[in-house]
Amino acid sequence: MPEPPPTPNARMICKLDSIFPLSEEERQVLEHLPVLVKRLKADQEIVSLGERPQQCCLVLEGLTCVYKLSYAGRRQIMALHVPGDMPDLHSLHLAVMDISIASVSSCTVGFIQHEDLRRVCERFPRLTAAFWRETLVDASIYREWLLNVGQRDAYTRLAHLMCELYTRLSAVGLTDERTFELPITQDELADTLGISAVHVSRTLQALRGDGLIETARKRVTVPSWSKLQEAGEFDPLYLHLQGRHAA
Amino acid sequence: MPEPPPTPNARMICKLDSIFPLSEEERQVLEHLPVLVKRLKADQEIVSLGERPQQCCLVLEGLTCVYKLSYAGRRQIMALHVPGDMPDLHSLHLAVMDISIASVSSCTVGFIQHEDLRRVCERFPRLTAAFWRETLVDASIYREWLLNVGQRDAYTRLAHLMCELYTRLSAVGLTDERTFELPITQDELADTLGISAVHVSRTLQALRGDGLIETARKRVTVPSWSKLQEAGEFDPLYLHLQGRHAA
DNA sequence: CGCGCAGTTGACGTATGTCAAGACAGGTGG
DNA sequence: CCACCTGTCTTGACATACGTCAACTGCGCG
Repeated sequence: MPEPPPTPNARMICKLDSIFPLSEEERQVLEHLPVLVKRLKADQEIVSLGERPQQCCLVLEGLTCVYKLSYAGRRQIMALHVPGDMPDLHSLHLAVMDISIASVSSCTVGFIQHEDLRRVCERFPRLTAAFWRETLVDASIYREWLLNVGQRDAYTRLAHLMCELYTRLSAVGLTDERTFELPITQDELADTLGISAVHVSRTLQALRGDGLIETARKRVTVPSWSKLQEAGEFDPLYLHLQGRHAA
Repeated sequence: MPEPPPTPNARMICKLDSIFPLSEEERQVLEHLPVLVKRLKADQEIVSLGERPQQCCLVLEGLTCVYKLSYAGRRQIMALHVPGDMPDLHSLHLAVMDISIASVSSCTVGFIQHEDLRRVCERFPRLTAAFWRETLVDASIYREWLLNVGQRDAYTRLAHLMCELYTRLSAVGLTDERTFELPITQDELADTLGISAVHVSRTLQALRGDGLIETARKRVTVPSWSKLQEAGEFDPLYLHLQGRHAA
């Protein structure tokens, strides 16, 4: 649905608006929020555990991840964020970061000051609700990932993740027919799914062998959506892509 | 810190207040929110996947869980809630339930109408922030559980859960020196940790054998907090029990 | 053209799952 | 107060999905 963004904030506004229709005034206010745009290479830290940021991050291009390390040094990626997402919106009300955020691919991100966000939320309570809702959808995704990691085998888990990414990228207009860019390594997929990189490799081969996905240099194509969806036990309900009043 | 609650809402108010100091007026308003109190036996469904509730649930006594089923019928418990928690606060902004909620032990819960909550949030924007914050802490716990289930072995995972429950119960005054009630079966622990019930049994024995916990009829005692904490790689940061301005 | 990272492959190890039988305990009825 | 009964927990034998290690391949980038 959305066009390439003319201003940095457009991505965010478009996403908010799609499920929570904004008034012209609200849209204007958001449009004029000051944003500091930054380009990043792959694997750069954006915010770190323990910090007390004064700003929120907004993904404009590329892929970012939220992660944490166990004491044994194993990394769990607990979220992947696509353009339009705000990976650390929660820092608005949680003083200290309990996670780290990094770029996965090279990407461009924007930073919006907490005080600016707070100001617009005060003036427009509906925007508070819209941002709050965004953090609730994030939480819903964490829940689904817990189900994924806790109860599904590697094959189903990977299929599920592919379905989710396809769906979320689709929602922001970043899929092309039946394919999408997935600028991520198998190592990162492993940390996301809680399995080893070797096993990711084998599992991807299994999915390819079963004709559920095709991969060619960081690009995934889905020959049959319904088959992949079934293999991944994917029900998009938890993404809450319909607004409050939709079926 | 809190005394046994004189009114149903006291638990919630006390919890909100402890990290987000409320004014007398705000406290009064919350105090007078109408609550429908219900007693439940163990294993009763409170809200179900797919529903569109018009109210939020507030745990007053006992333990409740948030869960989801995989297509294979395996259950993942993605959250446990103790008195003072509101397991489905997110339903305020997410129309349809993406999870189910059930009692774990026999317990008593309160129900507060969405419209009542929305009304107080409108009149007292600071309360909006306080409730929003609650949902953000829930999300933070989901993240930690993802790390737990995705990267830690069963032994560490269980120790971690024990640490978390001890800490959270402590925060609402429900621990007694070094012990706490844990009215949960090993089956439910298994579904929480993403391991089998048999393995929970063995892992509990290992923890007991190492002197990290003692168990006697649904009551857990922690002989050495620092040892258990180390075994569970537990850092309470993610629980955000300090307010915005604490160290 | 070659360097280096990402991906692949095979052999082998292990944490955890499954099944099924048995022990225990807490609540209920006589 | 005892006896039973059901749900919970325990135990052992065995199965398996996935991890680890290490060598090899291949592709994209300079």
